[in-house]
Amino acid sequence: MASPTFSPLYRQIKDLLLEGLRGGEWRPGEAIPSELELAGRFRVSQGTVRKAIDELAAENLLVRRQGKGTFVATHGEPQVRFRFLRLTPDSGEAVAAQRELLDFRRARASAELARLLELKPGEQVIMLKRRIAFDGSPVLLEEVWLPGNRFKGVTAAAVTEHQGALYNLFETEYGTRMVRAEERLKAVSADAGAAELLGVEPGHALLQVERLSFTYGDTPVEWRKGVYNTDRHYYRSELG
Amino acid sequence: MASPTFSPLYRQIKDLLLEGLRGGEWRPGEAIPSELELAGRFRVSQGTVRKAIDELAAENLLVRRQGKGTFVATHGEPQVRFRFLRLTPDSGEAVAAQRELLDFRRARASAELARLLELKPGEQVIMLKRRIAFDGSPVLLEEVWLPGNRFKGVTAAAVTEHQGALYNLFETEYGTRMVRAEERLKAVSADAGAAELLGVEPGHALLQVERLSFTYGDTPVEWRKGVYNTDRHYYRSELG
DNA sequence: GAGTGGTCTAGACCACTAG
DNA sequence: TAGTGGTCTAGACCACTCC
Repeated sequence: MASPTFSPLYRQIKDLLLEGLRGGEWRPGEAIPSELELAGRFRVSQGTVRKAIDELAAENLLVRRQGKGTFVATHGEPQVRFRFLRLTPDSGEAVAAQRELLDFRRARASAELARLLELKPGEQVIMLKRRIAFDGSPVLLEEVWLPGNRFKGVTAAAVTEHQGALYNLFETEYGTRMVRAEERLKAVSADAGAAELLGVEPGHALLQVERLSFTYGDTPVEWRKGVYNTDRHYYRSELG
Repeated sequence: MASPTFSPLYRQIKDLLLEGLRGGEWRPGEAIPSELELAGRFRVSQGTVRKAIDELAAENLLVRRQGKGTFVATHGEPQVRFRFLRLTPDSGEAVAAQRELLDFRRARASAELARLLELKPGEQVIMLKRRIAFDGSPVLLEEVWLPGNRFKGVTAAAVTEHQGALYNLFETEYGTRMVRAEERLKAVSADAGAAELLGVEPGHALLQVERLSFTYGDTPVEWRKGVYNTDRHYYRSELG
């Protein structure tokens, strides 16, 4: 006997909503239809729709606002921004970041990158390199790799105009919202190039961060690799 | 007008359940009463109890098992163990850890530690220092600080017998379950002592991890500070 | 078969937002 | 006042575990 793989109704509704999100039927920031309307459309009770939306809200894909509606989550809201930027100053308030674009180019995906982004080796990718400073002192150096196909028209100028708020740019211009990411951290020694750009001695201990980001449906759409100077900042991690 | 601070019924039920957990009415691993029984006891519908339990399950305080009951979460289950141990080998399977107790003593809390653990300065604390190896090579060095009051009878022998599985020891012997923790990461250079104990050169880049752990009701009950050798391992972080 | 958690419904009412 | 999400109930039935 094949396993029946029982799937409750609310999960099928959830999948339908996910399809709409993935297909761009409702874009980041927009409201989805009301619970009652969805219930009518899918021929189920409001409670069933609620449970589907509950899960999507728990996964930070939707945001409920009582009295107003349910909205597609966005990287514009401040609470969301800090879920992805884990670097915090040792003391004092968070300061605005100064982002500096050091390089921008198109290239072909290496075997390794193709594997990570689920592309064919040799497919076009976009690479950008940047330096981020807080309060005038450089703290972060990173390379960002994107599938060229999904982000066709990206230019250095567009990135600069958006002041480097990449996730915001991606969702406003491409409807691609980064939903979750996995990071791998190591402690490394600064090489000559990084030391120069971060203003530290070669050999200085730096926090190396590799990040793979996913959009709806666990599709990988961004790879980052960077180093952080943690002399005056620390990386926050919550274990729950 | 003072704000009415409306609190829904299910949240009050949740608080009652939390009290039971905190007070030790049901210990880690035990089953709590069935939903119908709780509904009867609290004079609410089953649905309201369900919603309270839903939230506690989402916070990993309770575990539901269909057909069997709802149980107080424990650090014994393998899935839970990896929520707190974020170090993963670069390649290959996770290997069992060899834990070596290097020091164990009682001391008085410094002002800084007292602040972190919400104690009075000078109150008794327990400090233990240990080294952890994977596959024979030392990888992790850490100090653990505990409030002496809550963990009165802890001895070096007890820790050794438990093979250093501290969170397991705490909950089986003291009914104290670590529910969540906050970590702060930095990259640092190995000093002479750490280098010696980890078998690396002085100045080698190490990942420094400070951890504050909490039990029910966000009560801090453990402070850790350690360094990891990340030459063959990385620290996993999930951004959601 | 009895007991547990899991799903689904229908309906009533509350809290919040906006015009 | 109308429309939205949020709470609560009562009851039916399903899926799973254990005896």
